[in-house]
Amino acid sequence: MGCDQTISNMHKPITIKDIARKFKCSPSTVSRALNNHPSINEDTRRNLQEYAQKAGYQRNQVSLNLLNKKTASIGVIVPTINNYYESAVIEGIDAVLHPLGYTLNICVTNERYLLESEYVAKLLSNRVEGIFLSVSQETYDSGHYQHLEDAGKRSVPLIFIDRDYGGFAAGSVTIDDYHGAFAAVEHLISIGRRRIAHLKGPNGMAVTEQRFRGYVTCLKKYGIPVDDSLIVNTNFKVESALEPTAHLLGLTPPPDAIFGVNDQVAIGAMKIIREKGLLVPGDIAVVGFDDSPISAYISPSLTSVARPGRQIGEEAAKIFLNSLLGVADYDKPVQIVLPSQLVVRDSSRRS
Amino acid sequence: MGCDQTISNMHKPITIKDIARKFKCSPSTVSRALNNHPSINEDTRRNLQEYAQKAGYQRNQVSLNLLNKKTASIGVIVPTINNYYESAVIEGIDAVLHPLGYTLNICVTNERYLLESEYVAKLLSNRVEGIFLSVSQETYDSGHYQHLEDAGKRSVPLIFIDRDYGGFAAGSVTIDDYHGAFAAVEHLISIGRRRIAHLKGPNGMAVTEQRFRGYVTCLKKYGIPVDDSLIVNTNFKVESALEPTAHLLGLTPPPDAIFGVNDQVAIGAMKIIREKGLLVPGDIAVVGFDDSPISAYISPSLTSVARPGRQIGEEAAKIFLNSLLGVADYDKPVQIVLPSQLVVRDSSRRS
DNA sequence: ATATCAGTTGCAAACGTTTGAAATTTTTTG
DNA sequence: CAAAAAATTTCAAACGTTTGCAACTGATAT
Repeated sequence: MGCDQTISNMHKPITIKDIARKFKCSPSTVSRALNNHPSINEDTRRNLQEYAQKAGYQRNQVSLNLLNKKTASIGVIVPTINNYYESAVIEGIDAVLHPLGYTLNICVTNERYLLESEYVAKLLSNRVEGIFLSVSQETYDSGHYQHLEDAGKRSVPLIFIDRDYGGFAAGSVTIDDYHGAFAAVEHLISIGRRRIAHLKGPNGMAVTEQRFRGYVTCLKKYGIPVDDSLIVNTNFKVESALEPTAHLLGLTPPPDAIFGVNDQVAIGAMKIIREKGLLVPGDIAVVGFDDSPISAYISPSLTSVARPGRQIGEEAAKIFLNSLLGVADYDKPVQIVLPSQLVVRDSSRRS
Repeated sequence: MGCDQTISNMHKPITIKDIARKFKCSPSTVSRALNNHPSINEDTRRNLQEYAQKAGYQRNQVSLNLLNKKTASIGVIVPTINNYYESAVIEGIDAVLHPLGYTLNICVTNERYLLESEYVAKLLSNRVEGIFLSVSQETYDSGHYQHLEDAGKRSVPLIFIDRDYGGFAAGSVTIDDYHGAFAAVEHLISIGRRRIAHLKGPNGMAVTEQRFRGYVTCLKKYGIPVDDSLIVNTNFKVESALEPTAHLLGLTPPPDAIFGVNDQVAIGAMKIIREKGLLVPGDIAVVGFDDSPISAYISPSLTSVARPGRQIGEEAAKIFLNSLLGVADYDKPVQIVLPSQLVVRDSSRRS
């Protein structure tokens, strides 16, 4: 009536020792047989391999990691994965590192700083060989770097994405947010707009501030006064653009263009503009940032600044590899800045 | 002139033995001191803890994993992460398992079957305690399950997402694609459409076929003949809808509604419809699937079938936990089907 | 018969940590 | 001051695998 077996999940995985016992030989022999070591007798090897296969033996990588003091795994900490850019970065890292046998350990912080800190500790404790860190959107003050010091001490290569920080990082890869934003605003000016609003990201973040700087600098260059009432904060999410945009449209006069910190908020803005009975780009031109795939397909199609997420991942991975080879000079971390590219679409055609 | 140190990345992490040597005590003492074991002298403990902290000691989790025969990590294999639904599933899994100390090991296959197989082996070898598998879109025939057998033998709980398979899985969580599709088509019929096209997914996939079945069954129920020329394949990506949609619009008569296998293809279809000078929903109503956040913000806003990704992840995680407790009955894997929900928006308003 | 050699196999240590039991030191008690 | 009790520390084994070296076997050459 009772079951004739211990419950299924108690099955311990079969080990090399188990096999050795079965065959009355030493674990070394089994190990060598399974690894096709030349000094093992042909018959012995075949028998052992056959049995191992049949018994479902699976090498315990954990013990090997301990023995070899390396894990062939690297940590990737990102604020979110539900997002074209972030996943492109991951894809880029993987494209370079996977062929070399590395496994990615992806950690999603959902923008929470505490989790970021926790993950760094966990990854280090798990002896990853490198950490890629796309920092959370919570403000980073000096204290926030504290938890990264261990990585520094251990000399685990630490590569920043979207933020350069020389402290103890092996390097950083960012895109030229500044010039991208500048180009976006310059484009709006070139089609005759003068009252250009900005849906800014959360204050304090690197990308936010760089894009903001591009916006401000461009306005100044063309002699357009920077109007604080045209600058409002969002949190990158589409919903966060709704209220701020409504506010902007209520101004007198309203803006004739909106530059969003990313495509999401730009799309949110366009919805509000439509609902107020205004036209894009006729009444208000809109530009986003990221060039997410969807932006080419919505109506009107969205002008946006493309950032090469995949390439960023690839470059970051290369920095990691170089740092492994000792090529990196720790006094001067590698800092790569990739160009961004304005893609003009209908949302900002000259009307 | 040469550097007075070996290159930075050669710094070996400090171990408990190092500390023991330094303090002329045994490793056991250090271990217990760091773990606040009560039998350790107050002074000893403080000294050791202080030193460990200062020296940047970090417990080697790899050795612990070996010792304890458990890793507190679980594998999650998904075809893609650049996608609202998938990342919601991951979020759901994490929401349940993170508080219990589990770490997620996210593997992205980019829809390649070979990678899926490779990742399963790697995860098992790394002794994850469970595997969540959202199968790739490549067709699964019986042979394709071969690589999962090891998981079965080892009794590592294997939970399928978006596809139920009883073989050796602990369970599966899917959504009711069939009824979701049925509701979508029924809705289109209710607003007077009769010539309803379907942008189908890749043949052979579970979600594809379930939605297709809902489409066909609903048409039949209302006495509408199923017209094969109105059924075309896509690969879930927005671009893959363009040519098929153009083809549909070239038919005489063209369809008066399009049901897309997901939001991406629905959005792609809307773009082509616009470009032909036709109106949504006036000339052609459009319905998608997934209810991705963006669908509420585009113009016209997209009617879509919502599937609770986060909840799916949560349920899957619960199955895993139950299976750990031996609650699960392996003869009859848990199969959970969550309901989907039609969300009507402008793209299918009665004209 | 003995030395040499190649072909096989086994021994033991190592990776870093924890932990029950034993051993040592210190404190308390009669 | 001796004995018992308490406090503190050490020993040794364990987790699963690999690997240099030693050891054994059988065969060949001298």
